[in-house]
Amino acid sequence: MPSKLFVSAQEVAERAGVSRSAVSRTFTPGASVSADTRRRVLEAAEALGYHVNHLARGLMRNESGIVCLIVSDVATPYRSALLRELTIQLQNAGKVAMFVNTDRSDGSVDRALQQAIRYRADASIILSGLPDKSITQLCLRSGQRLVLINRDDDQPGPLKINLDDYESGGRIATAFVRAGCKTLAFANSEAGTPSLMGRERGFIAAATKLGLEVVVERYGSTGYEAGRVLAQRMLTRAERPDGVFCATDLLACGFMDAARHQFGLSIPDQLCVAGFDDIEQASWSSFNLTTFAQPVMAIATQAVKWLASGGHEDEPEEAHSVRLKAELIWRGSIRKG
Amino acid sequence: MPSKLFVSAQEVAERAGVSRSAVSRTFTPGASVSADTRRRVLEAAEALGYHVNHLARGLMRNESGIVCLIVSDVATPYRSALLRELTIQLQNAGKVAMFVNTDRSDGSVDRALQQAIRYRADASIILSGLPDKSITQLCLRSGQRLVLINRDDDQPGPLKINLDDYESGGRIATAFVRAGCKTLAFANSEAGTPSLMGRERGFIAAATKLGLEVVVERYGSTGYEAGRVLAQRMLTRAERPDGVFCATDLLACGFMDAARHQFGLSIPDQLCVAGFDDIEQASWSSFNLTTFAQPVMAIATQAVKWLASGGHEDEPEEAHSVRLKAELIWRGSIRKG
DNA sequence: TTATGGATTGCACGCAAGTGCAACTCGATG
DNA sequence: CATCGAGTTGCACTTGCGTGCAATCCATAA
Repeated sequence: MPSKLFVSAQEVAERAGVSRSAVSRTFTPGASVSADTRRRVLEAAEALGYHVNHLARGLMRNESGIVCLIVSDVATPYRSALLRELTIQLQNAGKVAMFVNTDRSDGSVDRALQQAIRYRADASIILSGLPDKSITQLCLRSGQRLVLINRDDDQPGPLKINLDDYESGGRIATAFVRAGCKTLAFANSEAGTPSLMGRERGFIAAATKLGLEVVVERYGSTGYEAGRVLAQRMLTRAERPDGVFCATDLLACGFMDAARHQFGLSIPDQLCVAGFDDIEQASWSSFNLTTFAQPVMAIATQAVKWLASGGHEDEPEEAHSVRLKAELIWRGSIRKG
Repeated sequence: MPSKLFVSAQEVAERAGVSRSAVSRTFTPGASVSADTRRRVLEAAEALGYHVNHLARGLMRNESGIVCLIVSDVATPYRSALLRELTIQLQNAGKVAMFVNTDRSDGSVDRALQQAIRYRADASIILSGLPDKSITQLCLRSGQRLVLINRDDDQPGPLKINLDDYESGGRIATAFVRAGCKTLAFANSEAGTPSLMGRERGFIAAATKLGLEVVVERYGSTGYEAGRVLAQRMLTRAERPDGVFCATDLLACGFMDAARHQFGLSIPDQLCVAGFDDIEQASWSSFNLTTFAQPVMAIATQAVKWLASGGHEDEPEEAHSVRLKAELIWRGSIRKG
């Protein structure tokens, strides 16, 4: 029970000695108001601390200005960097970001989308998990736009933004071979998302073509600890790998730390490592990791541009899929060939 | 121009053969509806994909369920960890998080709060910057609750959550002395926020009491790069410090990397280092940093508890200030005394 | 059979905004 | 002076929902 309530347009109208319509028009760009009325309304609004109620405005216009971000693992460097860029660009586009954390059990993506519907979000951007097809349909039917980032789904309707994971895997294989690596390995998590698997398949395919086999090991999440475990498993093998592509930078950091501090290996002399994401820590001199940069800014730009343009449903389905290139950031964890 | 609109209660009512009131009551806990009516409404709602419009509900109830999070530097480990915990706990409390990024120019905190007012947020949680007193007043007058985290402001009204920064500084000074350090230093950023300055003052005061002087250097932001620069400045001094307290973990990481890789120093043998925040990287074996843990969970719990309880204005002002303890996490960057 | 009471239901109004339409003002023109 | 037209203004209705009030229903008691 708040002691006082928000200031309404009615109160402003009374203070300014005009009708409520005049207040509404003053805050509606393009509406017809005389300069004098406008000034008096603005004065009164300023004095009372009036701010248009976007809940009510959204009700009328059937457009809330809210964009829902559906995310898990927010505390992860890559995720938080993407989040940062998305929120900034959304704000610049005049939208507001609603945040739904899906760190809990599965199916929570569906519950997140229900939240988005309840608050009549103009759009939802999904960074984690995959919604059930029925919910996706409901969103689209309701006129809510959908963006899937690195989700690689085949449902028609949502905008899908993906990277060239497969090709990236290939480029790193080449780099390892140039560096003179003899035994390649791919360190992956058990998550099995399309992005991770794409890197794995591309790496294996290219290595095979170059005449090398690849040891693949999958364990746990995509974090630092999993990287350590993977290092322990891989570096105790009879035939120790000397070129390891880690599916994410966090895995790579864990892998490198274990390789150095537990196995006493020197990087890149005895072991070449590459990662993916280009998180901030990859550039730290303790890691100096050669990796692929997620085009975070481009991803956000594409998503927001599409939302702002109100991308129509009558576009061809091809227009609903964007493929961006991950730039190879060359640092010191791979020997120069 | 969406092709179709969201389903309204009216449509559900028609399909279920009842009045719109019945639909409304079905979704209002505690309202009077017969089991039969309820069932028919729920069936119709399910079939049509109906979800209560929270914008309209918020309009009626004068309680939107929205909590606005005002943040900068989201991509930073500590910030994103706090954010993660806040969103999870807010969701558990039935609230929705609105996200405003203030990475831009100053004064944007004020603009962020205006957003919060426009969307009639029930509360705002401020993690960065300080709002102007006039806006704070407007929020409170409007019945919006305010939480300041590590902001240390003296305005009455908002809930203020802070740590024992000063005492922590003191504890680390003692640890350095026990480790046999002779020349102490404090590596700070130029940000000059109360938290950072509190750690600095506490450290200096305790060291002085123990008979040691402290070299203080301030530079740049609270990030990794600033830590490197600070190391360069401090470690080239005639009297090289052998015990350095860094105001944040990121500073410490940069400091350690420069100390090892540029100056060839061994930690903790030749140099003891401590940080603050206990970011994930502090536990990585490359750093193994002794540091203070931000009680992220406790902070979020306090904030959400206060919001959920609807903390009344007639509470004594003391109840508006919470002081939490930062736990010392002992790792390997300080010699055992 | 009628009265009583509790549970259920619908009507109508209100929340805070946007907007079509008609009425109004005012200056310029005929 | 009457007419025209452009520019303002206010009325009234709309959005989707919650809720007080009065009417209704039905089962039980008198």
